[in-house]
Amino acid sequence: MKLSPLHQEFILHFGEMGSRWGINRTVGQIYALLFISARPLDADQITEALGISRSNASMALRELQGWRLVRLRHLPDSRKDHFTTPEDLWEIVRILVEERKKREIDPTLTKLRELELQGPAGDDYAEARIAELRELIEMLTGFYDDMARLETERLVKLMTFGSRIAGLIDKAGAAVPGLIRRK
Amino acid sequence: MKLSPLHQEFILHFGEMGSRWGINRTVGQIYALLFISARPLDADQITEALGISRSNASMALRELQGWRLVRLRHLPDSRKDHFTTPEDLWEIVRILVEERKKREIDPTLTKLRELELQGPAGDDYAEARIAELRELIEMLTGFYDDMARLETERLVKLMTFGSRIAGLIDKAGAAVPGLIRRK
DNA sequence: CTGCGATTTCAGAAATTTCTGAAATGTGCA
DNA sequence: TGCACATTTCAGAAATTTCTGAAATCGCAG
Repeated sequence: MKLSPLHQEFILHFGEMGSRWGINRTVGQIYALLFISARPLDADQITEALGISRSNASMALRELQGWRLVRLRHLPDSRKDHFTTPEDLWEIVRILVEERKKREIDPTLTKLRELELQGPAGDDYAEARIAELRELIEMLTGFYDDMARLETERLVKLMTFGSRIAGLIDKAGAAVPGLIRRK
Repeated sequence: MKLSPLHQEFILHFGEMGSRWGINRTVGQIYALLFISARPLDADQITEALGISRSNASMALRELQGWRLVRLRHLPDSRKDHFTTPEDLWEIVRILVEERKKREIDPTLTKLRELELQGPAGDDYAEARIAELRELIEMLTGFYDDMARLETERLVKLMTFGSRIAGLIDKAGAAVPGLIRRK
C-alpha cells in the first residue's frame, strides 16, 4: 500500500486541515484516504498507508463512523472489517451539515432557551441580546430544515439558480401577504 | 465587574463550545462577554471579569479582531482601548460564514485545483473523485456568493419563505432551459 | 525629549489532546 | 469448546495548544 504523489498530497492536506475542521490529523487523513480509494480498505491497509498505529486507526475510524462519514462494509472474501465513504457527494454534504449543526449549534440553542426560561435576571440588554440570538438561530435552522427536506435535484436547481431567486421571492412574497415577518 | 448568574452561564457555555467552534475557551468567553455587554469594555475589565491574565486577554482580543467579530472603540473619556461586538446579528452571521469559508474551504479548493493542474497521475478513480469534489465546492461557494450579495431584508424573506422556494424554482427553471445543469 | 500608563511579545509552565503498545475483549469456525 | 485472528480499550508517552508573568515596546501628555 504505497501511496502515489497525488494520494500523498491529498491526504496530507486533509490531515493539516483537520484541526480547522474540528477533527484531528489522523481522522482527516483516514477520511481522505477512503474518499479517493476505489474500493473499501481494511484497518491494516489504512494503518500501513498512513504509518500510524493500529489503535489510532481504530479510534479514528470509530469517530468517523460517529460522524456517519465512514461506513463499515463486509467483503465476502475476508473476515476483516472494511471501510468506505458514501459515494454520493450530496449525501456527504447533508451529513456534514447535519452533524455540525448537531454539535455546534443545537447545544447553544438549548442553552439559550434554558436561560430565557429562568426568567428576568435584571439585565435588559443581555436578555434582549440572548432572545435576539435565539430567534436568529431558529430562523437559520428552520431554513436549513426546509432545504434539507428537498430532494437533491431540486436543491441543485435552486443553487444553480442562485441570486435570481431573490427576484422571485419579492414577487411571491408580495403575493402572499402576512407570510413575510421581518425580525 | 462581578458577573450575574445569567452572564456566568452564558459566558461559560461559549467557553465550553469554543473547542467545537475552532476557537479556544478564552476567545469564546471574551466574545460572549462582549456580546451581552451593553457598552464597550476595556481589556482590564475583561481580564477581571473572566479571571484571566492580561496577556491572554490581549492575544484573544487580537484573534477576535482577526475574525472581525470584535472591534476596537475609542471612548472619549479614556485612553484605554475598548472593545465591542457588532450590534447587527445578520452582520455577524455574514462575517462568520465568510471567515469560516476563508479558513475551512478556500484552502482546500485551492489545493484541489492544484492537484488537477498537475495532470493525470494514473489513478482514474482518485482523479474523478477530486474533480467531483472541486465541482461540488464550486457550486456551494457560488451559491454562497449569490446569497451574500443580497441585502439582509431579502435574505430574511427568502429564508422565511423556506421550502416553498422549490416550487418556484421548478417553474422558473422550466422557463429558462439550459440553466439547469445537473452534476 | 521624558516618563508613565497601556499594550504586546515571548519563553516557558500548565493543560489538553493525540497517539502508541500492551493487554483485554470479541468473533466465528473447526 | 478452544483456537486463531480481529478489534477495542486504556494508561501513559508524546505532541500540541493554551496560558501566564516578566520584559519589551508603544504612544502620547507634559
